Amino acid sequence: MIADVVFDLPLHHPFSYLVPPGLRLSRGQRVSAPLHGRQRVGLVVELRTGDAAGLKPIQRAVEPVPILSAAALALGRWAAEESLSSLGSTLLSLLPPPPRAGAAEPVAPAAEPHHGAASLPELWVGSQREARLVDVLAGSSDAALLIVPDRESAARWAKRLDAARLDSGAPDADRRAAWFAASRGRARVVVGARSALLVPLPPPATVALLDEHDAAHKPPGAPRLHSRELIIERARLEGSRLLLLSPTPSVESWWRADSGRFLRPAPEPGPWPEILTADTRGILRHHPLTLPLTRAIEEMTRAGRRVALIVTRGGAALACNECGLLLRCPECGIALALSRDRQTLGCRLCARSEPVPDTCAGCGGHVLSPFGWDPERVQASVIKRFPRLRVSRDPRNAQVVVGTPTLLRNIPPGSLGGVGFVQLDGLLRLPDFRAGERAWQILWAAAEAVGPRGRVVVQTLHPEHYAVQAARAQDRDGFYKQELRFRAELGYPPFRRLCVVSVRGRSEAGALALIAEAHGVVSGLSGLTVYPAAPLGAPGARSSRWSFTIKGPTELPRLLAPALVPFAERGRRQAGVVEVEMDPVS
DNA sequence: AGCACGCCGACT
DNA sequence: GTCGGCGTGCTC
Repeated sequence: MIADVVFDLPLHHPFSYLVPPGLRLSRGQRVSAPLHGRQRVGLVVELRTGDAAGLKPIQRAVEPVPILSAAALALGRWAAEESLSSLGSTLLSLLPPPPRAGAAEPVAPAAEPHHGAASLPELWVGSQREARLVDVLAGSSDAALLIVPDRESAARWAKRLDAARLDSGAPDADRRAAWFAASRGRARVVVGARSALLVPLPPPATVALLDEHDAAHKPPGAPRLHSRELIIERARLEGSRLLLLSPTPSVESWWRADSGRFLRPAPEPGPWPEILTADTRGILRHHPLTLPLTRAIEEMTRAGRRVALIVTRGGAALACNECGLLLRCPECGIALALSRDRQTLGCRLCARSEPVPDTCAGCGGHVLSPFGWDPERVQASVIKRFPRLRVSRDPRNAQVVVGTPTLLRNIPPGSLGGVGFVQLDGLLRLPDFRAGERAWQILWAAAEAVGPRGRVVVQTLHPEHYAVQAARAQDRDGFYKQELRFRAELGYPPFRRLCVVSVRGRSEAGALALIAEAHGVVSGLSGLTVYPAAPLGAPGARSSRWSFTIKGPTELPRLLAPALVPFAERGRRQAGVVEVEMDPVS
């Protein structure tokens, strides 16, 4: 008997081994086998008969039973193809860590799902979404899996649901125990981050994704796929009920609901806080607080409530300080990024580059600046203005807390009296087609964090921006309608898909040659838009990192794979490393 | 002669 | 990704 085994390698083919007599193996089982002179852990993806001459034997099974079901293997294969990644690196990043050699543990075989009746995924956006999730899971005897974006959420939700944890924040032995307990139906509800997405569950199962819109569901590295996409495919294949939770869904998910592929129960509009805008034109250069924000701090702290000041670094893009006009790429619609040497403006998508203009094309103003505040400067200014308040960057024990948008993550609703955005334009100026979506999500998170009795103050040059207007009016439909129109006009997701090919070279010349070769490999394919390559980081400064973007239809990975996968696999000589990122989030 | 380094293929 | 083979060229 021959076993085909995949390893955590950037190689798209399995390795064949002799199954020694007496060792009983199944597909989906982890094994230790010799590779490159040492024993490494891999996963059996195929068992077959044939001529085993010359093959090395598998050393041992890591567990006595498969860790993945046949359905989970198929799902992993889909995920690898969808992300243009190797099956091995995808599957092995979706498993709990192996036990120490010799450690005997009671384990049960992976549950094999029946193909149930497919029901549509449900997108839950209302303010009671999390309470309802708790009710649904508590009121059912079915197995359930909750995927959360980070370890902190995993800890909180494991407690709230009295569930076992599969994420890397739990001790290895506990993770493993939870995995096999879930597989045999002993742990009914399990919580984890993305590494839990393949855990086999006895049918019928309910699967849920918390904070569906969160970019933390697609961090760098394997599996190079958003947890949302993987869990949607999982639910479809096994016929599980799928709940996607977010107050501000991704534009992709909203679009799927619009087109009837998701159910989206209409939320009842509830009480909503006051969202004020304060025009910062010419005001913010020396002091970070406008009058409305100063008042909010005074009133809220007097009432014993905390205020958060959200600061985003100015950084990348230029806008006119007089009229607020943002310099955008005329083709791509995203903010042009200021180069490190401040001489040129460049588009991160199409690589267009142009000199920094002297005057504003809108009003003729002469001050075009990226100006922004950092948390340290804001903190110092606020302390000066309010010497008797406790102003800190640490949320514990502060009356005024200064921080970045992450401050609004994982914060209980209504726990703040006020949120002030020192300069929302920092978010709107991100050189990314998702800038508007990010601003929208953060504004909404601020409104939920202050609750109906709180106040949000938005300092901006763009009070008319549709993300601001829609957040103020609690108008989800309004925001997504505008955003989808923009995405459709300029050809962004969900209407087109993007792929970024990047190169890390050892030398400048090597990187340049490699990116040119990669560009040539995909330029011949029809139906795609292949943008020119551009250096990453400071131009001229011995760039050894280059990248280019490809835009294409839904089947983009399948179009790219035949040419790009063999190239990326072999195109990693001394010249450098080729990376392919489908559906980049930033 | 002996060894350090780096290129490059191979890993079953 | 990681390892080792082997060629080149340098040093003790």
